[in-house]
Amino acid sequence: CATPMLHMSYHPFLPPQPSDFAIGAMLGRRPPFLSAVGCGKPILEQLVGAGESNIELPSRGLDVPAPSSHPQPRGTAEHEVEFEDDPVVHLESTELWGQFHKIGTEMVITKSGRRMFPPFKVRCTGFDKKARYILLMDIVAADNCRYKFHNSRWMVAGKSDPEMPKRMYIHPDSPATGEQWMSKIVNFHKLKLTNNISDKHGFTILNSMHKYQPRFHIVRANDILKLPYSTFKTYVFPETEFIAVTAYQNDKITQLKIDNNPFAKGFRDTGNGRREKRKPVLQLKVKDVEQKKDSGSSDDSSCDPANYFLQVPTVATSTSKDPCESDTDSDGEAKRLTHPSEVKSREMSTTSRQPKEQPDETLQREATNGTERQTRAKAWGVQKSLLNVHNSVLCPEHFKTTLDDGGDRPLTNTHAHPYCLPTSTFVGQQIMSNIRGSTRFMPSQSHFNFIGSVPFMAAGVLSPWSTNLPADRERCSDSGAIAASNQEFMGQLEFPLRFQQHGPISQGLIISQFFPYNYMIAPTHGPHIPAASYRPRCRPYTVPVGLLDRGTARTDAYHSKFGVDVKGSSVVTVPVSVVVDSKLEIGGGPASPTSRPT
DNA sequence: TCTCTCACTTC
DNA sequence: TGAAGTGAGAG
Repeated sequence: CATPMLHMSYHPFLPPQPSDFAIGAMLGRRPPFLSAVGCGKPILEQLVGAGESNIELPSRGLDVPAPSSHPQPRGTAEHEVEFEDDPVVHLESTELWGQFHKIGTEMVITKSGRRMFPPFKVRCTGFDKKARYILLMDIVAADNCRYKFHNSRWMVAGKSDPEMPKRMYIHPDSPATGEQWMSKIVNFHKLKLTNNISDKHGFTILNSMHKYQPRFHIVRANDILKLPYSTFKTYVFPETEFIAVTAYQNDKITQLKIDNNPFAKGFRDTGNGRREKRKPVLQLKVKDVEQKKDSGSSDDSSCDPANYFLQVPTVATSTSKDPCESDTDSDGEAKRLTHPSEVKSREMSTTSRQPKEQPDETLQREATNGTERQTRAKAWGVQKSLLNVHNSVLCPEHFKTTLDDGGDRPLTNTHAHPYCLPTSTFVGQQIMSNIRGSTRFMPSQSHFNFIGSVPFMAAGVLSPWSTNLPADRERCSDSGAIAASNQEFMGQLEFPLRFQQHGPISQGLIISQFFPYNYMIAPTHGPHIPAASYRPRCRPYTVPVGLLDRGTARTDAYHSKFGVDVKGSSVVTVPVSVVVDSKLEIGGGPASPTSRPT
């Protein structure tokens, strides 16, 4: 495997430290695109600082050290859980990813959610066989630009729109032992992308015409509740970068998808030239569509965008069989995509397709153009600038990548780094002292049999950040509507959690106000699923900035290093959520396809 | 640029 | 059999 990767290790609560970063790559030939992206050297230079680390910085385009020689992170905080192993991650379907990356990968985002293609799949080695791990994936903005496809190439079209809520997808088999993870290909094909800011399914929300970078995280933990204080190891594969679109812009990408995605087989060449044009579709009248909308349930929320953070993503409690139930590579689709021979055998045929002619537009666009964007801007309002501060803390690095589209105007790509709330060690320890007093998260159950949001720490009792704990607690406990299953769950946790019945369905499980993610439970296929969803009334992720100022030395040092000044701001809001997919076993082994209820 | 339905596909 | 995943094409 010749997959390059940027490998980072850090604590989710603390800014990354020089010792947290290592760069590695699999042995073997370096794909051409690696040279183009520069192996992340600028990242290291900026994060580590020239001459401030013993980490050897690879030169641009040079082979990076083999996994066996990865500089290992040194623990700098006593509470950190250090890896005793040396996980190595291989990206699967690298050839396919490479083909897409050369052209400039586009991922369609829809209101109802679309899967990624190629699917993000990795193979892990180097785990401690007995230890348990949680594997996660998220997608972060690659830079702060908005793009447009102009003259058959992607060009910067202005500043990025307000950032969407960050959500992290937990692999549904998590937690599982190292042995189990290493025995299979870890497939994230069930992760869905959407542009619906009100999405309740837990899909990853992205901005159209923005560039994104998927990331893979390994956490050595036997309980998802331990995520907040666990060390993350993050792997970035630059070739998986893509631009989110609502409709394909580059016909080459369209064709590549048609040629490789089994679900798009119907659009493939029949053999005698291109597939015949479809008969025109009879569109429903607008009136009919509207009537349909009114009668059925909508994914849209009636929530005021300004209260966006109050929303808990939900998910349909569909008990239908998911053809892609297994997130391992056991399904046919994944197998096909895994075989390089088949991928190789498919030639991209683009000769019959001409690039769309794009109307000439001004390069720069206001970020607030259009109703939707205005709404988003409004929704994020105050948070925007603070988020930018946050991102600048975490993403000070820039390195350029050029999409080989023949263009003379390369894209500028900023690879985002993990969002790490600049919080103190104290927070994590307080969290844990409470969690440790609890019983198992979900004992003796192969699936979550509760669906709801858990305002983990939202009551504020654990929070050194919150200055209005009684008020927060009150807000979180005034619903009075607590499902029996959730009561049971709370009892097991012995944790100050409060639930509020919310709607018909839910996937939502908000965990932390301070840990920068929501946890969301995907639909379970097992029995005993309460047809209700819950959401906290607490406003998650609100962190008084004053606390940043009294953060740890690490935080201060980090701010100092990159010249980030968060003083003067009142609140830092970091909306991130985690999707826990179905058939998740907490405290048990990974759910296997055969073990799921039928 | 986005949303919707359609025909076609996989499983 | 039918749910769910595809891009096309119209609006």
